[in-house]
Amino acid sequence: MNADRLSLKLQALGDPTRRAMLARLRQGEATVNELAAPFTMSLPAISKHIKVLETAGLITRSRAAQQRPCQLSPDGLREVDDWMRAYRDIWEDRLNRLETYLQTIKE
Amino acid sequence: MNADRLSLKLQALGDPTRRAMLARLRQGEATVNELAAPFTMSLPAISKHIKVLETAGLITRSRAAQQRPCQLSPDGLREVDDWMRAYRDIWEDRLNRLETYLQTIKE
DNA sequence: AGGATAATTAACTTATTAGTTAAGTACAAA
DNA sequence: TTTGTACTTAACTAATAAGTTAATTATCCT
Repeated sequence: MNADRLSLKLQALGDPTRRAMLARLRQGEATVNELAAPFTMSLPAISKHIKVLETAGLITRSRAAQQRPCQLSPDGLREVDDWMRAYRDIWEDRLNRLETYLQTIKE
Repeated sequence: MNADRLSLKLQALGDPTRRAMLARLRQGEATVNELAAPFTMSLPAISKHIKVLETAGLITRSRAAQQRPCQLSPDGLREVDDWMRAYRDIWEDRLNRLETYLQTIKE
């Protein structure tokens, strides 16, 4: 509904097919057919997933003859990572507190 | 569809209302009414959002009188963070390569 | 016991998402 | 210029998600 950029990204990442595509792209750029290969679903379905990733800014596309190769957007996950930072700090804080506590009862 | 745990988490995080709830919980536990306060939507809608967060393992709940306070699940985002690590490495690799390149042309 | 407060469940509506097949576009190659 | 390859768009269906109001459950307080 409120399609802010961060929500778009997280929603895009919430689908295992799309995450598998990103994983494939970690090894380098790939055409639509290459991305489609591991899946049983139709090519239009693949095409839509790719569009979701592109709209979310997670991948970019180029053009080579009749192919439309996809590549990871280098800073595509940066926004997600930034958002997570605050929570990562919390885990670390809790871990630190736990360590301190364990140290205390040990003494 | 394939509701694996990581997808559940990312889908849950893809909603700004739910992220706002998590942000509130960073300041400490909160009751349903407290979580609902900033929003105009109905309490049942809030209740559903909370259930999504709970099912995803992002929050836990306790019981205090007739309240059902929510708290952040300490390692709730750990799985997401682990998933992101591989991609974070890619950014860093690219940044490193860029730095190396800049260094090269500078010399 | 009876009423107030906190929250959930039920039943429903509407919008969005994920998939399908069939048709269309863009380019390459013969 | 026709044929094939690579993909996208259109039109549709079915499932899921996000919200609503009304009813229900659980606990506290008098």
